[in-house]
Amino acid sequence: MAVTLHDVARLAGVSIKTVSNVINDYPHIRPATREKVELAITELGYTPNLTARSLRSGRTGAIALAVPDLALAYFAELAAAVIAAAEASGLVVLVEQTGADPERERELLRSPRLKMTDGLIFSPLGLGQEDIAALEVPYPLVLLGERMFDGPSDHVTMQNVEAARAATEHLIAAGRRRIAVIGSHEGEVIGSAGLRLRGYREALEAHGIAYDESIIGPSMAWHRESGARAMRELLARGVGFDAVFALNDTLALGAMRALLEAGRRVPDDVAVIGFDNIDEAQYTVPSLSTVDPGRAWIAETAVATLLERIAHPQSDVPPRLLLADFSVVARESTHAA
Amino acid sequence: MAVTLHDVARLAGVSIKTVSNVINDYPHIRPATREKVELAITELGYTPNLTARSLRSGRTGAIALAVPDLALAYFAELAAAVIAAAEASGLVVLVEQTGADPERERELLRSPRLKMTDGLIFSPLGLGQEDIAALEVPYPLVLLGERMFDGPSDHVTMQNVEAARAATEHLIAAGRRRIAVIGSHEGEVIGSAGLRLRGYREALEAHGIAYDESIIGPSMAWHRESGARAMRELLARGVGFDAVFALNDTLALGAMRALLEAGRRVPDDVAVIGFDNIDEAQYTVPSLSTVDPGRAWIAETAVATLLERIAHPQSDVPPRLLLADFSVVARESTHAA
DNA sequence: GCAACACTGTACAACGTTGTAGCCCCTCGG
DNA sequence: CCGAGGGGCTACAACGTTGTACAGTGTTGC
Repeated sequence: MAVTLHDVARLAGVSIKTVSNVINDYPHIRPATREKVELAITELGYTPNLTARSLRSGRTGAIALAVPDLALAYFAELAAAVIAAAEASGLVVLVEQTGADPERERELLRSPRLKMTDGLIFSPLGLGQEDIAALEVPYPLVLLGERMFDGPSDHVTMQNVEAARAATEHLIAAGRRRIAVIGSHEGEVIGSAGLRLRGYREALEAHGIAYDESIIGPSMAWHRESGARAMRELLARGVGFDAVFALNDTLALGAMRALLEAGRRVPDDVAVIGFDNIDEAQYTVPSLSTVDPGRAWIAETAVATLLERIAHPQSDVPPRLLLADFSVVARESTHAA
Repeated sequence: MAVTLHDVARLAGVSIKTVSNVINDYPHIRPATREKVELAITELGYTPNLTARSLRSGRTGAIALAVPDLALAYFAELAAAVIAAAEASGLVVLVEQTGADPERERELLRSPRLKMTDGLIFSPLGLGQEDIAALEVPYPLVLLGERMFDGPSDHVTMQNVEAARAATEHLIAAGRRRIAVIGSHEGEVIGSAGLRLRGYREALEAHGIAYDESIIGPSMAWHRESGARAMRELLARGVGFDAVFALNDTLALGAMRALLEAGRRVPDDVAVIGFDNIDEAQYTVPSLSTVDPGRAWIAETAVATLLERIAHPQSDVPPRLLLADFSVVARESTHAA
């Protein structure tokens, strides 16, 4: 079963190094020899043992991708894009789920399981500024999705503040003034929730609209279900609002559902905008306005950046912050009434 | 940077094998020695090189999962479940996307990249009965999601025919007689589309309803977009129908969208049922009736079965067919008018 | 007091591959 | 005719780990 270079070499009547050379396209081999070897390879059905090759070369040809949960549409689509980009570079991707648990995220960074990969693309949810030390890891690391300052690693991220501000301004431009928020994390500053809320507040401020805590709907989880729940709580408070900025699309879909159940029309009574531009946002009824944070670009850039760090491990290029372009995608859920 | 057993052994003043023994919990080590070694390990920050361990032991601790596309909700949720199940067994998962391209699926099976894993969980879309020979691979393989007969590998699958039949009967029980189909693959017999269509026809037959090709809407792709397109085509034909069986949930969501655009009410004018029970089915408006094919059980069983084959490679247990229980999930989209 | 036996540790080989050094032979310039 | 140079190939070591064989040291049983 396990056909090795030795077997091929014996059959072809050459040394194993010659077989290795044929496989690796070493130029100085006589055509006759090459043919002999290739014949033996196909006859035995030899395929190289990648584990041995990795041990010898120090490279595995695999990268790890750690996301909170693949069942979340945003991360599923991100993972799909990363895997596709990696495959284009001849890499395979090992996917880990952290469940957005800070403890598991820290553990992951130290995990020896990463020894099987050449580097890590990591989309943390629970880590904060205080975990920067944990990011000092002895392998190439590219962070996604949250902005951390002065971290030791490259960072490919969306412009959370600016994009959230643009989303909010899109609602303001549509004539809305009482803009509720769904999905805030109280006290958070540098996470996606904190940054997007900041963009929201900047937009309000720029247009002279007072920030009103009573229409901020907190929700730690960013599931459809929690979006619906947060919206029901908001409705139960009896406070008025004519628009909703959901901090991601999934929350927005849940919130829309709760609004419709409560008899509020979207967008007539309440305009809704999300964040992420996941595929399904364009197929809901009404279709969901959102911000496209540049996911495809993020995936490609993350893989390219990681590859560069893998290729030049000792390079003293300082950590880079790479920002994706974003765009507001206007759909039915924010159409003028 | 690269701390090895040698470094630890030198610092602790023992042989490398002793260090190895400490790490692998070999029982006969004096407490004093163990302590010395553990001290050296933490001082140097040693972590084992999994590549070397794999080469030596022949086991990698990784499995591969191949799905058509992670951006498809069903496969994202399946992958999430497989990764979680694998993690519970101490395995990591390498995810590949085949794009449902038969050529790439065949290629994947022969790919040396799988040499980095102990086995493969494979959810093929494009492969047919004629590809059975390609499934004779020299590593443990568990197939998901399609029923193939007399294949050489274990197969964990949903009861496509029976579940589709139950879905159709659910519509019939709600008083519907003109039941359209969205997502058929013409001429297909053993793929998910073919099997589900067969279940549909069996249900019709059992209730004395004639099969009418004019309300069968083909669609190779199973995206929301293609579901909407197929539904629009069906509507354009001008044929009457009072229900739709979409061959998966994503198609159903797209079809619902197209129905609503066309002014047909769901479920009043047209009842809709899907297949898969993806998370979002319960959050759409109206919420989508569907069939839960037992995804969680499939993921756990696939991992457990693969692990068993990995543990006993030469076992002559014949290929097994493991069938998940299914259930019809009745929601608003099929409520009695 | 001596064999038998567990306990504790070591040395060496091996997993399958690739890098390095070097050998042989041929060609070519001088 | 000889040395230099390079094409074509081989032998060997090494990547970091674990299995096997074995060598000491006590300890036990008789």
